[in-house]
Amino acid sequence: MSALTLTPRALYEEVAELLRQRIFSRELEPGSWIDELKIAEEYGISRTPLREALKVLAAEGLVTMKVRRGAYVTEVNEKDLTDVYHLLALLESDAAAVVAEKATPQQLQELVDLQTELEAARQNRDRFFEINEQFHRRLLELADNRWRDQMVADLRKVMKLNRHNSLLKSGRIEESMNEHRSIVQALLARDPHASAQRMQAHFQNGLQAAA
Amino acid sequence: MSALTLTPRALYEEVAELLRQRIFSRELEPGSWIDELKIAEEYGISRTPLREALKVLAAEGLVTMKVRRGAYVTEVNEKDLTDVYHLLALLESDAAAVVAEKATPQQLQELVDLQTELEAARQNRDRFFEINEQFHRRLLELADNRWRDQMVADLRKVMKLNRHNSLLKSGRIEESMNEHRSIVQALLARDPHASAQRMQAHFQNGLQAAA
DNA sequence: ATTCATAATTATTGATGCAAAATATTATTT
DNA sequence: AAATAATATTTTGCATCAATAATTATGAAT
Repeated sequence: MSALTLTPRALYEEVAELLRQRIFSRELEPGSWIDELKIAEEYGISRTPLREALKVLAAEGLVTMKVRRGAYVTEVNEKDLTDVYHLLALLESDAAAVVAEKATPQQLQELVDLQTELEAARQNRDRFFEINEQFHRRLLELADNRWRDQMVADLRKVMKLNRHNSLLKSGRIEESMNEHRSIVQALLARDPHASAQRMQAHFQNGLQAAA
Repeated sequence: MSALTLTPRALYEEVAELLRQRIFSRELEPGSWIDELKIAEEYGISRTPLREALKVLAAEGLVTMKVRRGAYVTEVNEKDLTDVYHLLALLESDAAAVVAEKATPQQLQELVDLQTELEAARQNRDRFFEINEQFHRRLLELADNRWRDQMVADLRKVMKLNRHNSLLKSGRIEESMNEHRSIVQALLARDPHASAQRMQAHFQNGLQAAA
C-alpha cells in the first residue's frame, strides 16, 4: 500500500492529517500508545515522516510525547475540557468585540446574511450546524488576527478529543439561534462590550451543566 | 564536537532550545533561511533530530516551513506584534479575573508578597523586571489552566522575535508598579471585573504608541 | 518463597545514504 | 545579444540501518 504521491504538501503533513482523523474518530483512543512500526507499515511509509508528523500533533496537543516511551494520544479530563472551552469562549467573545469596532458595513452585512441563512436552516439539523460553524469562522476571519485563529483551531482540535463533545448541550437550536440574533444586533449597534458579553453568554449556555 | 549527552530530555528538544536562543539573540535573523547541513555540522548531530526540532519551532510560530524550500525564521511585522500583544493582554487579564474569583487567601497573599518585593526592588532595574515577570508567572499558575499557560508561553516567544521588544515602553517603573498595586487591590477585593480591567490597562499602558 | 540482579527482547532515538525537486548556470540557437 | 533549453549543483525529503535505553523475564541467592 503506497501513499499516492503527487505531493501537494509534504508527506509528514499528509500523515499528520490522517492521524488526526483516526484520533478524532477514536480509532486511536486517548491514553493509548501509538505504535510507530505498525502505523508506518499500514501507510507504507518510513518512520521518519511519521515521527515528524507526531511532533506536529504533539505541538497541537493531540498527542503527548514521553521520553523513550514514544507517543501517546493525549488524555483530556473534565477539567481540561472546561479549561479549553473557557479559552474558546474568551477568544471568540473578544473577536466579537473587535469585529463590532472594526468591521466594515459590508462585512457586518455578511454576518447578517449568515444569520438569515441560519434561521432558514432551523429545520435541518446538519445544515444548521454547518451554517453555525461558518458564522463563527467568518467572525474570526473578520477579527483578522492570525495568531488567534491558530489558537482557536488548536483548541477546537483538543475539544474534539472528547467523545462527541459530550460537554455540549444538544438540541437547543432555537435558543442558540436567538443568542446568535442578539449577537448580531450588538455587532450592528457597534457595541463591543455587549457583543463580547453576548458571545460569552452564547458559550455559557452551550455548556452542559456538569454533574 | 559532540553534544555532551546525558540526555535529560530528547536531543531534538535540546536542539530546539539552542535554536530558540539563536533566534532570540537574532544570530538567526527573521526572514533568513536556516541551513540544515550547516547547523547539523556545527552541533555535531545528524539532520534527523534537527528537522524534528525545526518542526517543534514551526508549531510555536518561531520558524516557518516552506515546502521544498526548508525552514525560515518567522518574520513578524508590526501588525503581528500588536495582534500577539492584544492576545497576551486578553489571556492575562482573564487570568486575573479567574484568580480574583478562585484563589485561596494564602495564594493571594503570595501575590501581595511579590508586590512588596517589587516595591523594594524599584531601584534595581534588572531585579524589578525579574520580580515583575515572577508576578505574572505566578498569577498564571494560580489561574490554573495549562492550555492558557502553553498559549501565553508561545505568544511570549513570538514577542521575543522582535528586537528588544521595541513595542514596549521602557523606564516606566513607577507607573508599572502603581498599576500592579491597583491590580493587587482588585484581587484582594475579589473583584474579577476590576482585576481584568486593570490588567488590561496595565498592558495598554505598557504599549508604546505606534508611529 | 520472595527479592534482587542480570540478561534478553523490544521499541525509541539518532545517523547515514539516496533520490527527487528546485534553482542556478551555461551553452546553443534564433 | 537575448532568450530558451539543458545540465549541473544544491537542498529537501524519505528510507534504511545502527545503537541506546527501558522493560520484562528468568535465574540465583538469601
